[in-house]
Order: sequence, then C-alpha cells, then structure tokens
Amino acid sequence: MSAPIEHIARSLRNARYAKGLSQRELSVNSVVPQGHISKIENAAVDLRVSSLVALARALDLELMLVPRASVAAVRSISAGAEIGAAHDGRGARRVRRELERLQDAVDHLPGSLSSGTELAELPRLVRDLRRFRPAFLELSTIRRAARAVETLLREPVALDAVRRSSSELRGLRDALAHGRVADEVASVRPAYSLDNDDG
Amino acid sequence: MSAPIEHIARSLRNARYAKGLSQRELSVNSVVPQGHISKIENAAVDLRVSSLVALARALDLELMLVPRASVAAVRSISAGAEIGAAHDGRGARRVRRELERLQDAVDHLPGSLSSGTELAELPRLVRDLRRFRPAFLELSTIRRAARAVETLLREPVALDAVRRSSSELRGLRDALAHGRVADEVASVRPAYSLDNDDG
DNA sequence: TCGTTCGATGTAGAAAAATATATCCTGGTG
DNA sequence: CACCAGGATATATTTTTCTACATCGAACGA
Repeated sequence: MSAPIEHIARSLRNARYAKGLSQRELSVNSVVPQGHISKIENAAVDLRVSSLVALARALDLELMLVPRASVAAVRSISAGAEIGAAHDGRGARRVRRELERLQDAVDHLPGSLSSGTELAELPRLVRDLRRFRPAFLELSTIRRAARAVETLLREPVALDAVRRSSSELRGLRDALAHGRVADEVASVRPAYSLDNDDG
Repeated sequence: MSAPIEHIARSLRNARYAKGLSQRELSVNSVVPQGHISKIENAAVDLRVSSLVALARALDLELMLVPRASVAAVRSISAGAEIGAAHDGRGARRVRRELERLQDAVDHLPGSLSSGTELAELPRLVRDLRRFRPAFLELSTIRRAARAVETLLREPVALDAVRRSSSELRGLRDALAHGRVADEVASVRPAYSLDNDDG
C-alpha cells in the first residue's frame, strides 16, 4: 500500500494504543468491524474517508487538510496535546500493567548488556516514570518499550528497538518532569527531545 | 453525504480555487479523472483515502489526524499560511479578473439596496482590496463575493450570501492590512474576524 | 491446563468507488 | 452567433471496499 496510507494506519494504531483500547472496543465505538480495523491498521486496504472519519471520531482525532507550509507547526502542536491526554480508569490500569511488565523486563536484563551507555539508563528511566500517575503516561510508548526489552531478553540482537524506546521514554519523562503536565514531583533535569511519531 | 465529507469537499474546492486550477488541470496533476473530481467536490461520493491524498498532494495540502484539543490552534495556523500563499502568474490573472467582475457587480448595485449597513461598505471593501497585489488575494473569496453580488442583482432575495461574502472580504482586507502579508500600503483599520472556512 | 483476550486472517456476498468516455449546459468572448 | 472553457452528468465496466461471520494462534491469567 502507498506510504501516506501506511502513515495514517500507524497514526490510528498509535492513537488507539494511547487510549488503551482494543480493536474490539474501538469497533463498538466507531461501528467499524474488528476485522476491518485490523486490515486498516495493517494498511491492507485503501479505506474510504467515511471509515477514516469514523475511527478518528472514536479516537478523539480530527481529519484535517493542512497547507504543506504548516505541517511542521501543526505537528509540534499536536505533540503537545498528545502528551497532555489523560486516560480513564481502564486506560490507567493498562498503563500500570505495562509499566510493571517493563520493570520486570528491565530487571531481568543481565548486567553485561546494560553496561552499554544507552541501556544503562533504562532502570533509572523506568523508576522515574513510575513516579508519575499512570493516567498521564503514554501507553503506547510504555508498551513499545516493554516489548522491545522483552525481545532483547530472548534475542540479544534486537538492540536498536530498545535504544529507540529508551530515547522515547527519556523524552516522555523529561516532558512530564518539565511540567508540561502538572503532576507528582520529580527531580529530573529537563532535556526535551520530543521526537514524536504522530497523532 | 455525511457532514465531514462535505467539509472535506469544500476544502478541496477552495484549495483548488485558491490555486487557480480548473478541474481538468487538477486532474492531470493528481491523476484523478475530471468527472470524479466533480463528484468529489460535490460530496457525491465517499472517496477513498488514496484519492484524497492524491488531490491533496496536487494542491499542496497534507492530510493529518490532529487531536481534537488542537484543532482550534491548527485552524488558526493554517489560516495564516493560506493567506500568505502567493499565486503564480495565471492565478494572479484570474484573481484580477474576478476582482474586476466583483467591482462591476458592485457598481451596478442600486443605491436603494446598498443602503443596508452590511452592503454599504462593499464598495469601499472592493476598493481597498484592489490596492493589494492580486497574488496575495484569495481567489475563492473574491470569486464567491462576485457571484454573490451578481446573483443579488438578478434576484434581490439572495441577501445572505452577499452578507457572508462581505464579511469574508472584510476579514481578508483586515488581515492583509494588518501586515500578515507584507505588501502595498493600505490605511485601513484592523479588526480581525478571520472566521476562515478551512485549509 | 483451561478459558479468555487480542489481533490477524479467510470467505462470500452486497455495495460502492474508480475509470474511461462521452455529453450537456452555462457563462463568457470574439 | 459561434466558439470555448469549466463543470456537472450519464453509462458501462472493473475493481475494491465493506460487512458479517467464523476461525486461528499467541500471550496471559486463573
């Protein structure tokens, strides 16, 4: 499928993750069958605008046509809004679960591996993040990180994914610590490297 | 057709107008048949994302999914970019033509009609706008206004459209006068009521 | 180990978009 | 009046989505 559609597919999946919804849950909210959502998220179909809008609505997103000259500005604005998004009870629970999973995985990392600069900070990152209210953490980011580390435990080759996730986690922590979202205290220095993916 | 699709349809048509393209011209740039573009702009079809992206590309637009919380900010950003968009030679010529057409129509307005507060300022608005370089005027706005006034000349019932256009023209003039786009001088007071339509 | 959730996949059929092509109508304009 | 550009429509055909359903494998938890 074409690149733009893949991008949209990614955005939809990330947005769904961020809201802590399963495909079946999203299905009832958007009135789009689960099977179809799966195909859409895998960019296996060239979906119609009505379907896209239906999913977007259910995910609190809006489809917009923005002038090319403005996309950079829009992207940064959207990134800010995304970080501020709080989850409901269920979402928070899922975040908590993923966090523990991540903690677990990190705990099992052999010291020999974590000696690399990138990975060395992982335990600290996780500890820092757990000081925030789960409601303000991005489920998708935590989830990705957990999976990445778990994969690394099995196949010590998958370093890149972990490195990327580590960077994401750092960005999330720093953004929160910087006060973009008022919450628990946290004495970490800001750094700002929000290289967000999309909406 | 559903409201969001109509909105997108409007956006596409406006963007096309703003670039001074005919459906047939856009057709060759986007590789979408003219007949289909017509249906799309009239919201007669539930188009596929690939078609939408193809048209957007050809119109220098990007399809984005933005968080609901950010749409207002995004809208204002996009409006700014749109006003700044300059046209090429052909576009400027078209703007000039529509402007004269609008001038013509306004000139033919009987005094009895223009005595209404809303319409009284029309002649001045048009005069003010003609002081700017056509390249910086929004073809679509001028065009709409011209048609509206022309219609009013034939059927004195169509007041609303003219009123709306009048307001649009005022917004455009004030934005330009305020210096959002550096250009010819113009001694008009700013007012800012950019209730822009879309991107 | 059993049951559950989640997501990917498959099938069959109905519905609709997309395409090519050709008109038609309207508003200008020479 | 004839001509032209722009846009709306029509038809016929192809292609694809979309839906309802069912199922399947993997990961998880009791």
